[in-house]
Amino acid sequence: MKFDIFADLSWRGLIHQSTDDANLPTWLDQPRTVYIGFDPTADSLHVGSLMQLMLLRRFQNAGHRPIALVGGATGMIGDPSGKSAERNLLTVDTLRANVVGLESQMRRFLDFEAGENGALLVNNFDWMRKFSYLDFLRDVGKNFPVNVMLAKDSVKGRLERSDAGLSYTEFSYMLLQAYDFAYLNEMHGCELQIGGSDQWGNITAGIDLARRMRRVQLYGITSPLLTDSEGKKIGKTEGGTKVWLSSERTSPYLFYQYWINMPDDDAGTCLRFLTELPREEIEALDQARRDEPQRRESQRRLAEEITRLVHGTEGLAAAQGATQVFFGGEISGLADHELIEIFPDVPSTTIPKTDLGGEGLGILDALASAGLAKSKGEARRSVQQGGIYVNNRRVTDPEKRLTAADLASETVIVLRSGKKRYALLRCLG
RNA sequence: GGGGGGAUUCCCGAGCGGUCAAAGGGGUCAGACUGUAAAUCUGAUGGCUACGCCUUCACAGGUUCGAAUCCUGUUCCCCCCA
Repeated sequence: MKFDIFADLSWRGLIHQSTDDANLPTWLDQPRTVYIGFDPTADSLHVGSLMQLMLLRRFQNAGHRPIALVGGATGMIGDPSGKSAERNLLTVDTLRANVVGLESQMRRFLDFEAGENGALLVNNFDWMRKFSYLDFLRDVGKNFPVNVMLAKDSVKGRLERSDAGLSYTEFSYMLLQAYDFAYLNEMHGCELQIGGSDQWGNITAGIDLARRMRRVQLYGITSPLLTDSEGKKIGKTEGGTKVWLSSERTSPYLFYQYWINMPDDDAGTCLRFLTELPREEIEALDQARRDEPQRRESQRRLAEEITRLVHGTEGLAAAQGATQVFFGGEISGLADHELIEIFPDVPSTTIPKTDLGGEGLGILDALASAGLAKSKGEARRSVQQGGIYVNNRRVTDPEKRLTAADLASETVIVLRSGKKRYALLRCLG
């Protein structure tokens, strides 16, 4: 195989630890089968999973066969790694629905039809459900020395805390994940498991188990956690809401904006971890970021690459189109459908058309009913402080009344509070 | 079981009979600056039919012209002793 994936991952900084630094590069000269597990805690993946998805994609592009494992069974238990407290268990129905949601998103990243190295999607519920408790204890549990289990960071950390316990259920989690690896090795010849750095214990548990059960040598690689320059996990907006991959939960526009707003210090890491741009280009961007940070070339490329991958060319185009309007000048002379396409995730409120007749609708009432202000008092303050815009034109008079003259299109008035918060007012009837 | 302390507006935390919609900080929102950044600075931050009115200081009563502040009971929290 011509492409040295190990070297590529190394310079990108994607390798935190591996079970065999010396031999893995040559071992990967042959096509291998590699797996990463995903937790079905929601019906969509979020930005936090991007790095893992990209890792699988990178391996596939390098000629290896990726397996995405959805943890329908393990999700029922809950991984204690990195969790400070016992997890709430998800119901079977929720899990099933979540698994379906994740599958469709995986297809954006992996090619399932590629023949030899076509991606595989598996759900560990399919094989775990058949196990009886006794069988599991005899076949799998027997291979786990408790003293080794106790030494794992995930377990040790929890036992040392006086305020959070660890149930037998969660304690058993690593057996399940370990068995997954052994099972995938048996059924699909999978030999390499990748995970975040917090997965090291679970991965090595799988390697040990496979050695005992099947006398084979498997490998593991962990990636660093994707954190920002302050050490917080990447994937949440300033407001603390997660950035999801599904357009229902996070619109392409907001998704695109999330990357556009990435701080300089984190842009380089994200480019390396989350895009497939070649080394020369990323290094050129590093340089550009130092020389002309105000151009934000890195953020633009980052947003472009990731948005295109997650939402497709159309999604990217929509996001960029919306960006132009959002950060452009006055809004007028547009058609209804254009506005509504541009502002897909902007909340819209419908008011009767008659409100605009006569004296018109008070701006304060409009803001409050559109949800841009919690109360009319708050709306008044915003106006007085110069933070309110109608069709992107500042309004300073709290007594202003909206009339038909303020329509940006046939039926829509665009309200804005501050720099970025928009709301549409649709006047129908 | 005995003793003590506490519950204040989004959060922390002052206030201990009127001058209290309640200090200060955090957060949040807005403005300026800027790179749709960071930092910084400024203003705002219970509601309303808005120079006035209404509802807030755990809950329910009471004392008083007047209570977040005093009294009684209830609930919850914390600490100390057993």
